[in-house]
Amino acid sequence: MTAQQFGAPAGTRPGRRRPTIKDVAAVAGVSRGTVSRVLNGGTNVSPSAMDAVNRAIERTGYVLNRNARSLVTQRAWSVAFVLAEPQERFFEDPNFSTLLRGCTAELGKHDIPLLLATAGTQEERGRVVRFLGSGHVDGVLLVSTHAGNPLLEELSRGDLPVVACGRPMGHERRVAYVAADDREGARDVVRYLRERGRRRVATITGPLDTPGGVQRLEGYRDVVGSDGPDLVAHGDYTQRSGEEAMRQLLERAPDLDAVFVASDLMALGALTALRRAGRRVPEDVAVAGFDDAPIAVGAEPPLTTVRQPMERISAELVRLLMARIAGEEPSAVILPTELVVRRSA
Amino acid sequence: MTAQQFGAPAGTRPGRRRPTIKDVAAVAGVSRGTVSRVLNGGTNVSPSAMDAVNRAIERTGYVLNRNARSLVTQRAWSVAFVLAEPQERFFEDPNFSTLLRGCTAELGKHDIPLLLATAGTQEERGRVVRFLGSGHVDGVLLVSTHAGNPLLEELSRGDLPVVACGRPMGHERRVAYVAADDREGARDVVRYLRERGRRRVATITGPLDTPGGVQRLEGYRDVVGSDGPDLVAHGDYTQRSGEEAMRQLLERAPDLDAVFVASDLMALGALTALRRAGRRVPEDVAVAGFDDAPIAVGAEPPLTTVRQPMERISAELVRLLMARIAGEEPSAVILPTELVVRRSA
DNA sequence: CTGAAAGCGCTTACAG
DNA sequence: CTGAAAGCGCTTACAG
Repeated sequence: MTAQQFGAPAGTRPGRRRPTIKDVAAVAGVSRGTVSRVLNGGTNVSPSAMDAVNRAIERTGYVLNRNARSLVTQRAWSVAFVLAEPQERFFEDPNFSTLLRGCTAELGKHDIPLLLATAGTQEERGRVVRFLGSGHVDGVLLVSTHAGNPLLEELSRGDLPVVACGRPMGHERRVAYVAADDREGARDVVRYLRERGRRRVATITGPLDTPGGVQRLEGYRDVVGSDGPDLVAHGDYTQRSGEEAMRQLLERAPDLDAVFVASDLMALGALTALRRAGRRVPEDVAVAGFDDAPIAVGAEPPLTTVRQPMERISAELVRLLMARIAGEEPSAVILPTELVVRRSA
Repeated sequence: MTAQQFGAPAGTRPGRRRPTIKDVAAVAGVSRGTVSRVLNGGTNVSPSAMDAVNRAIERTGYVLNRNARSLVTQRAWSVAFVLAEPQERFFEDPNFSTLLRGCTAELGKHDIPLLLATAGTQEERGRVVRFLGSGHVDGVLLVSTHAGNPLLEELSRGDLPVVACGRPMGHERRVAYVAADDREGARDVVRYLRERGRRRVATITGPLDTPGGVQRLEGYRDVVGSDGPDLVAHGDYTQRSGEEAMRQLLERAPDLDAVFVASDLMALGALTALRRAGRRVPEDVAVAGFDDAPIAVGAEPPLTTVRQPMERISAELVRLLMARIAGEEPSAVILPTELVVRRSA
C-alpha cells in the first residue's frame, strides 16, 4: 500500500499525503483507538503499546489533525486576543505590543495558538462577535480600556470564557480580569515626589472612562488631597494630549514643581511642553510617568516611572483564561507595581 | 424533537446545542447537500430552494462549523503572521504594530482569521515550524528582517505558501514578497538634503544583513558617492544605537551638517546625541529619518522622513498570499515611498 | 489494557 | 437542480 493509492488532497503535492492515525496504527500494529489514547495522555495503555505507537509516530512523521480533533471534542484549542479599541491609538501604545508578545509566548507554552482580532469599527465588531460566536476559540483575552464598550457587554452575556486585561469597569463581578495596582502605584510615585521636597505636585490623568484614568487619579488624591483642582489636567494617553495638558497646567499653575503623568507616552509630550516653556527637568519641574514603556529609557531625561509587570500580567491573563475554560468561576488578580527612579524626578 | 434530545456538547449550556446543517435542512425542507451548496456560493440551486435555506439559516441562527468544513476541504481558512526576529526588538518597532494592524484588518475583510506566532527563540521556532507544518493555516505572512533566518529556509522548502514582508535576502526567487522601494526613498531624501544646501551629509544605517540596512545605504551612495566613509555609521534600528552612532559621527566628522538615518527610532536617538553635543536641529545639523512612524510627529523637532506606505504594504501582502494560496507563482511587489518634510530638515 | 464501531458537522462526486 | 451516501481524521463510550 503506497501513498499513491490515495488521492492527494487539494493543495498538497501528489504522493505527499499526510499520515493519519490509521497509518500510525498500522505501523505500530495496534488499533486507532490505542493510538488516540497515547495521543491523549496515554492513560490505559501498556508500556509496550505506548512504545510502539511513539516509534510509529516518529517513523511516519505523523502530526495530529486538529480539525478532526476539534470536531469531536467540541473544543477549538485556540484563543482569541481581541483589541476592542475604537481608535487606532492602542497600536501606538507600547503596552499593547508588550502585552501581545507576552500572551503569545505564554500561550505558546501551552501549545495554543493566538488569534488576533481587532474590533475598532462597528463593522469589525460585528465580524468579531460572529466569529467568536461560531466556536472557533475556547476563550477570549479582551483588551478594552474604555467603560461601556459594547463588545464587553455582548461577550459577557454569552457563555464564552472571557478574561479582561485591566479592570472591566462596570463588569467586575461577571468577567475575570487582571490588572496592575494602579492606585497604589500612583500613590507610591506621588509620595516619592513629595519626599523629594516637591510641594506643588500636578497630575495629568488618562481619560476618566478608563480604569487607569480613574485609579491613578485616585492614588494621586490619596496623597495630595483633593485641594488644588488647578493642578489636575486630563489627557487621552496620546503623546500630543500630554503636551497640551502640560501647557494648560503651566498656564494655570506656573508655580508647580512636579507632575505625575498617567502614562509614559503622555509624559513624553509633557517633556516637550516643559522644554518649550523653558523649564528644566528635573531642576525646575520633576516629571514622573507610568508604565515603564521602552520609550521611558530613551526620553530626555530618562523617565522616572511606575513599572507595570507586563510579563506577569500576560502570564496571569493566560492562566486565568485557562482556568475559566476549565470551568472555574471568574476571579480577579491585582498585581503590584514598582517605582523605577531615573533622571526626570 | 427538541434540542434536549441531544446531549449538550462539553462546555455548552444544556439546551443550547448549536444548530447544524441538518437542522437547517429540516426547517427548509431540503437535503443537507442543498444547504451546503447555498453555503458555498449557491451554484446549482433553484431560487426558491436558496430562499428557503436562507430563511432557515436566519430562523435557526445557524453558523457554520469551520472545523468540519476544514476537515473535508483540507483547507484551514486561516493564515499565520509569523514574526521571525531573534530579538524582542521588533515589538518596539512602530512598523510592526502598523503592519500587524493592517494585515489583521485586511484579512478580516476576507473573513480570514490571523494567527499570530513569534519565532524569536530556538524553542519557539521549533514550535512554529511544527505548528505551520500541521496544516492549521493555508499560508504564512513572514516578517523577518535578517538574512539567513533559518525559519525562512525551512518554510521556503515546504509547500506552504509564504509571502515575506520586505525583501527576503537570498530567497528573492523562491518566495513572494512586498517591500517599499528603500533605495529610491533614500535617494529622494538625500537629494532633498543636498538641494537644501547641505554639503556634508552623513548617514546612520540599519544592520547590513537586513534589506533596509543595505538598500538605504545604497540609495545614499547613489547620491553622495562612496567617498567619505567617515560619514557612515551603523546602528541596529534601536533608539540607543542611533544615539551611539550619532556620537561616533560627530567625533569623526565634526563638520557634518546633515544626517540621513535609516529609521525614525534611530533618528530619535540621533536627536538626543545632537542635543547633548549642543548642536541645533535643523540649524546646525539637518536630520531625516525613515518610516514616518507615529513617533516622528512627536519628536522635537518633528522629523522629516520617508514614508513607507504601510497600509498598501499590508494590503499587497494579503493579496499576494491569497494568490499564492490559489496556486499562483511567487511574485514581488515594490511600492513607492514618499518624502515627508517636517521641521528637522 | 484493547479493539470495533459510532459519530462529530461538513462537502462532493454520483445518479437521477 | 436535487438527494442519498461516502468520507474527511479524529475521540470515546462500550464490551471484552
